[in-house]
Amino acid sequence: MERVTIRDVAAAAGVSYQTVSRVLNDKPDVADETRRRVWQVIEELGYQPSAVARSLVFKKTHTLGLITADFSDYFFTQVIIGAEVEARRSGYFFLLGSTERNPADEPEYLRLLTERQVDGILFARPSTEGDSEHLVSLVRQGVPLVTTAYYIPGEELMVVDVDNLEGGLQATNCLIQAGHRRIGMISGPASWKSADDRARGYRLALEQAGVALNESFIERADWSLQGGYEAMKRLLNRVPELTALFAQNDWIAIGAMKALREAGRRLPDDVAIVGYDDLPVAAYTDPPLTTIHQPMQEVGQLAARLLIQSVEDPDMEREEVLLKPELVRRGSCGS
Amino acid sequence: MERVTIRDVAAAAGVSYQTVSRVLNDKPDVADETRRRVWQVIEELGYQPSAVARSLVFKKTHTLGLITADFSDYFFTQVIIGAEVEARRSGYFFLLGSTERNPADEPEYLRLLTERQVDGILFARPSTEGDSEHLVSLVRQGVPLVTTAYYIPGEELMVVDVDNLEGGLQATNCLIQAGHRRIGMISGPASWKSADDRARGYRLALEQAGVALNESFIERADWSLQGGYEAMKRLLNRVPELTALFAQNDWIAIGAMKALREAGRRLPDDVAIVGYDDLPVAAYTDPPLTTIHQPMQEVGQLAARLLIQSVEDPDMEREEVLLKPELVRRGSCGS
DNA sequence: GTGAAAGCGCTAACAT
DNA sequence: ATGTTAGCGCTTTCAC
Repeated sequence: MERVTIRDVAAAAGVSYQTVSRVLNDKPDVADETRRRVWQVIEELGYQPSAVARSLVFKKTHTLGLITADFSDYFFTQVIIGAEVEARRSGYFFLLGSTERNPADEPEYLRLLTERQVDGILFARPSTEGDSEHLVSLVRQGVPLVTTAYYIPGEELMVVDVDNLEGGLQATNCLIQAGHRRIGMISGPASWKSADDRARGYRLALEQAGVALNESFIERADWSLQGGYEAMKRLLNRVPELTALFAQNDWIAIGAMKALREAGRRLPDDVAIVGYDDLPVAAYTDPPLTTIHQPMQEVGQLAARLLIQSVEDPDMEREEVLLKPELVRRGSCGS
Repeated sequence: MERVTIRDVAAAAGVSYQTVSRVLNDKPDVADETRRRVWQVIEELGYQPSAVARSLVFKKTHTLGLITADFSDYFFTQVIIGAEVEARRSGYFFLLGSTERNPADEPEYLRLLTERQVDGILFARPSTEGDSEHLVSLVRQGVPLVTTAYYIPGEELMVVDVDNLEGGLQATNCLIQAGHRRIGMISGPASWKSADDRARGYRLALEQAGVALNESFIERADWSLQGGYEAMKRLLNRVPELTALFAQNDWIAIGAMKALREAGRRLPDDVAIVGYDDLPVAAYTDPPLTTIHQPMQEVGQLAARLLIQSVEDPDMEREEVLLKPELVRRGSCGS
């Protein structure tokens, strides 16, 4: 099928193709009659302007690159949903780049995206250690870039995130207020900034409550169900006297709950739990999981908005946004 | 930052810009010495060819459109992961179009995607009733298009899916083999093809086992936890004598489990359950959920491969692929 | 082996 | 109010 071009329309309407361009772009200086005729021919021929040709002229593709590492991760899925909605509203599309299988592909991805002339890049993947050289050079080149929950030490990025310190504080406080003192924590992997921040919240809460910190109460897990399950077993083995647990995400919490059940602990009476993320399933565990809610779609939406702003106004000032998490009380925290 | 073009490279290397083009595209008829010098200048200047300009010349963008309706849906998330991996391997990118918020936007999305000259479209959203006129016209125009789990009655699409009839059969048989006869079902919404097919599997299994079908044993829910919870309450109320349940997805199953727990039923002794999808969390419910596993990433991968094939070979024959689901036995089915 | 010219589909400046 | 010309960055004839 041959593509209908602006020239075909012009020929059919008996005008020059610049006139068609004028009509298309709603420029003045076209007779009403001509305008009408041209529109009619456009309809008849089913003409669609080529975004590619336009991009070439304008040096602007209205396309943004999206880098994500883990599509299955609820947080980033929600971020992407929010970002997509905002992009759509402003006439942008996202070009999808998921480095799921091989994080080492990331520099290559960024190269391909810039080659495709994306107007900016949204970096929607978590911040871990030592993996950011390729990003730094992009930022230095002046490519508009916004990250969500991703930081580069010493580099001033535009980043939108949720306050993890605050979340860790709220989660731990909930358990303290329920009367607990022997509160364990299953943290996310070392080198994840969010895990570190949530842990700082935990420590701070204990300190404020005058509860001595006991390092043996702390375990680590990758963010998975399995990880949480195993970490809980280790924890139960080492410090069976725990009466409460702060799990740094809901999957860990649910995995831990299984380990606790298997160990014969009643929830929340023997062991109270607070999770993190407020997954939809958190309301359906037994007992329902008290957890920290994060405005994830809002993160994505704000990030996209900032990105588009900085695309359209290169002189825009750098911004950093830190949204607030919120404790959602359900049964698992005890009373 | 001014973009470095092929002319800049040519000037710096002291050759004409066609020569640079030749080097870039590895064409013959360039002296080795020239070739080397040009590459060196390319490196020095950090030149990147413009994919936009190339697209204009080749009338090919190496970009595919991706239409999805529900990013949070595990099935489609996994499909997208698989599709993305395959696209990457073949040098394609996906342009993301999520009609999450408003399904009525879909025609507009398709228009925008074709305007952007995508080479083909992957339709990764579920099939419901009466929503396909805009797609038909695309297919008729000859736009390469592959769908996952999406059908249009009377239209021959390329579709990759998992056999839902077979899945429904396996799920129900598992319960029958465990000795159950009063087996309820919570189905997905009417007008969803997958829900309908799974229900047919359920009926077929009962029939084969010589168990009379009782329509009052069947409830409907949207695919959610909440929906499953409420449907189960209705079911318990109406037919408390049920001893088993086929939930058409795992969320429904988990919601139903909550309702059953609240009603004081022990699982799986009082009521056995089989779910569908094999969500990661299915292994961590109490009891662990027996469910139907679907090769979702494979669906995406195959779909992308078919799509790219049909982009690169317009004469390719239409294909339809139906993958097999697999029962995963855990505790919830009873023995 | 290399350069000059044309054209992909479009917009923008400058005619008329 | 409409047409002509040039050019976005690239590839592809076709000369030389």
